[in-house]
Amino acid sequence: MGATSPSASGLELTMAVPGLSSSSGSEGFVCTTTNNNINSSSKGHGHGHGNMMRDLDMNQPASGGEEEDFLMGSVEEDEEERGAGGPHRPKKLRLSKEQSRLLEESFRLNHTLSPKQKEALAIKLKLRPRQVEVWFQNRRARTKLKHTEMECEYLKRCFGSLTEENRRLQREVEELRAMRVAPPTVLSPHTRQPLPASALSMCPRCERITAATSPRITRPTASPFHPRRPSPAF
DNA sequence: TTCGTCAAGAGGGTGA
DNA sequence: TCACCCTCTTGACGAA
Repeated sequence: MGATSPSASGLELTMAVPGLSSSSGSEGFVCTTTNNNINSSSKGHGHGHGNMMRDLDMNQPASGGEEEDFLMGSVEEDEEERGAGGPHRPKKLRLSKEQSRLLEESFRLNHTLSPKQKEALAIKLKLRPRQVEVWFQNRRARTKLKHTEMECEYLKRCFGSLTEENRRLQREVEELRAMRVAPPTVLSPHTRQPLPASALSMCPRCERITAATSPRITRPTASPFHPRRPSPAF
């Protein structure tokens, strides 16, 4: 049986993960509703609606085209369904495939509905505006959840690669520290005696330890690693 | 029986 | 204050 509604598999995901824009999660959810006069069917979000849930079998829409029935709800039916057993949830409404398809289509066009759009869609789908509103709310939440999950996966991967790089850099630091503790012995090209550490420097070309030079005082000595080419400046 | 999905309720936040 | 949204939760329902 097709228990999975089309909405479950048709999540529209348009996130650009690598950017990780801070607006993720709420992007696309900008409220564009206008405060037009919306009739009472969508106000209150169920607060104060009392027994708002109805045992409407939307999979078998009203046969006589009596839209008022689902717009206003049928209290009599409500009472019958609920019986005398006190408050309990009525049967769960399952939207028909066609209703889901149309809702998905609307959602693709717009993630939020103006009151007029909501009203029109509700009439078209033979649902109450409140139901359309709830469907869009849940749909936005599902989209955001998927978005967050993808973001989470991306961050996990980032964490993995950063951890790896961190390890590599720490190894490098350790190596450099080891070099600092026991610098290589460099013999003076003149005296053939080991030079003190203070007389050593890093060759900028190959980044190896060489005898330090002081250009102001003495002419740079040739690197033990890179015998200096004759330069016209000297 | 358990688990995932989803419509709907509840409560809080926000902008006009 | 109102209308709307978001988030969390609840409970019905179908599948495994």
